[in-house]
Amino acid sequence: MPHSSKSSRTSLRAPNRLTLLDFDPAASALDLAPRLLGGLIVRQDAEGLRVGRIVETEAYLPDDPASHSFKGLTPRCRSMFGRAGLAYVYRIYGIHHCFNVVTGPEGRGEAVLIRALEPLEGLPLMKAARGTGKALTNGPGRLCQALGIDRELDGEDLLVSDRLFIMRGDAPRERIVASPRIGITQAADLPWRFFLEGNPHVSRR
DNA sequence: CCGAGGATCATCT
DNA sequence: GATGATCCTCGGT
Repeated sequence: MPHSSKSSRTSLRAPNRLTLLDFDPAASALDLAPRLLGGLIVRQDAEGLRVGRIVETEAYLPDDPASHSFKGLTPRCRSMFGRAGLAYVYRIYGIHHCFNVVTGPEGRGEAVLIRALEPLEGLPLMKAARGTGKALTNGPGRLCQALGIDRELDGEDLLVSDRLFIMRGDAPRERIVASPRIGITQAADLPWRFFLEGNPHVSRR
């Protein structure tokens, strides 16, 4: 019998892996944030495989009062000043975690916050992690809980890691829209949030 | 549907 | 000692 029609298997082959070299490594987070939309976050651990399609992102830049890198390198945001392609994971409000993709030249302090995913694979695992009846991945804290992402993955190299990485997805059919970022008080007017218009998994509609 | 308040802690003042 | 790139629950409409 030929290959089954399980698209999940063929779509995970290495050539589809997103290498950020698909982008200019020196590219600003402002370029990467919209381009990550439609990409696939892949999480593999002892529990199994979980995949989500990126539907909402935010850009954080060095000269940006809302960015953790604004006041320079501190122990918490060390990863944010690392090479493009590292994960920056931090704890927020003492309870939740947020997951960023570092970009730009090393040492600059740019990153893209992943704010919402469309669950594609590993739905039972996500539900088990989140609790029954709860929204799964429509928010930065929720998606980290659903995918089992915490500070243990801070600094993970997404370009080589087998447990957390990003794959190219199909080009989004939805229109890409920009809006002000969510939950910040500084530079709250800048339209540096990007999402897929009409997608039901975006955090606020 | 909407807003208020609480949870909880690493980080910075 | 205060704050926050959040989420959940509860109460009012």
